[in-house]
Amino acid sequence: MDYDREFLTGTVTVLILALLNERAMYAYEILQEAERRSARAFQMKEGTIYPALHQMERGGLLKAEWRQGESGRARKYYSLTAKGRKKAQSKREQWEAISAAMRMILGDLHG
Amino acid sequence: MDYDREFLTGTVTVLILALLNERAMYAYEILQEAERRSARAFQMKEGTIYPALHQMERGGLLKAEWRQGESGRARKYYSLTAKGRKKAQSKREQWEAISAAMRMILGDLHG
DNA sequence: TATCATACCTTGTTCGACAAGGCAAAGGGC
DNA sequence: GCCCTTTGCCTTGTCGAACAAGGTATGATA
Repeated sequence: MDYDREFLTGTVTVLILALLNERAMYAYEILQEAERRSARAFQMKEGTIYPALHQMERGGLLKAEWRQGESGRARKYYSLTAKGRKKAQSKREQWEAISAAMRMILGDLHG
Repeated sequence: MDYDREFLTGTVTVLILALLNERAMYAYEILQEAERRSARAFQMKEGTIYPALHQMERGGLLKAEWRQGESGRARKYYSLTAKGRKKAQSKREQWEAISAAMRMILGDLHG
């Protein structure tokens, strides 16, 4: 299914926070993990995720760390700060509230 | 709860189409009905809904009709065209797909 | 009579997702 | 060895949706 771009607005930040809340990941990994878990519904673009990560880092939600794996090149791993964990919780609650409100309007006809 | 603006992006069009799919309404009525049904989660602004309605009308999704009620001033009622009904269905499906994908990422921990 | 809610509208700003590029290293095929 | 793809990092500029902040006018209410 192709999605109207407007639907993806707002999901990116929640997605990043939710994934990093589980473990540290690097940008490219986040892209792939989101795509995999959502059964390809989410296909974030690099032009979306890199600026988003930088902005969140500047905002003190994330901290970045370069790690040199045994093989392959160094990767920049992001993890949540304490502030980031709070934000993850808050964003999650917001999403769930919006989602519940939408169901009230749309009716719960299709599950 | 206050919502980050980004979360509301994309919901406006779905909301309007879903409400008008039930019956013809005028703009101000849509604002109030969405607020009422969502338990005040949605509080669309006039600067959001009027341009949205005009654009959807130009796009052939809606048709407008002035109706003079028995009391009070004339109101501009909007209703869906055939094209609008199709769009309503499509947008609804998109929303549900996104919503399902989000649950896959967030985990279904909170229902 | 004054004020509030209703009811229509517009202009300009802000901000997030994206398109379209660029750079460099690692690995596989030939 | 050489090329091409994938990985993995990044930036700049554009587009579009929601909103803030204004405007106008009518009807109801105190």
